[in-house]
Amino acid sequence: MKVATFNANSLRSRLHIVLPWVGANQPDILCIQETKVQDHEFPIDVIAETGYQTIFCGEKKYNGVAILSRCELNDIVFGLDDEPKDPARLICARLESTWILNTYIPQGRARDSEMFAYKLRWFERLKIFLNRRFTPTDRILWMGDFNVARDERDVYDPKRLWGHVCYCQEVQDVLQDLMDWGFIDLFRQFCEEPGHYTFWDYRMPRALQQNLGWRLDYIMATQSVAIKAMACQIDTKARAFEKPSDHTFLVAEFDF
DNA sequence: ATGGTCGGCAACCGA
Repeated sequence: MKVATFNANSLRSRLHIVLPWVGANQPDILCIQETKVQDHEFPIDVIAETGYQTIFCGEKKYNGVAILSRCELNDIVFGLDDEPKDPARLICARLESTWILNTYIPQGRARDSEMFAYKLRWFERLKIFLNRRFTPTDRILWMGDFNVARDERDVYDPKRLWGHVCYCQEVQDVLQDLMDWGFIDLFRQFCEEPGHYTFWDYRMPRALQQNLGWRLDYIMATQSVAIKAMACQIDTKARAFEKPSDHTFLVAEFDF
């Protein structure tokens, strides 16, 4: 079993990346965030040609999540509970006995903004979502763009960037609270080193070449799945495109 | 803490 996550920043404008990548890497599951496409315009057909079926939940201009799968997905849920207005940040589905949870967590804009309060609340409501459906002994893979750097190893300049909406105490605390529920950060299980990133801001010239990045994307696993993990890696090669996304693929492999 | 540059989509918003 191989799973991956990728923030596309518009799926339709990154099909030249996504389609060859799934063809070459053959993941069982690919979770995508920021599809930026309404459901009636979703490119189902070109994806189906690669042998993948897709579930998706999008809206105009912003957000949007999708899961590509080679096997049948069941028990599909779109969005957090009690928020029919904003469903395009979460998809959850079951693949046999394993739950796949794909989230695009709010970025937060500025720490004194309403969007930052919304971000913190979003994590709390995700915990309610989990408690309603699951227990920590269930097999769950929670992945996506979390917009949180967990510690100083996860940003290129920890001193200068401390206080950013993606790298401050409040967001680290709410993510840690969810991890305490029962999730293991698979990338960190295999790599303790600083400087391994999944996002390089393309407003910053040559950010990738200088490795001025952030680790904002995660594959989290409950214990029963984490013990089956054989590898978790960031595919930095996938950034070598003429029109890259500013995120890259994060991949995990399991012996089931 | 910012700026920068993208994508969507037609004037800015969000990242």
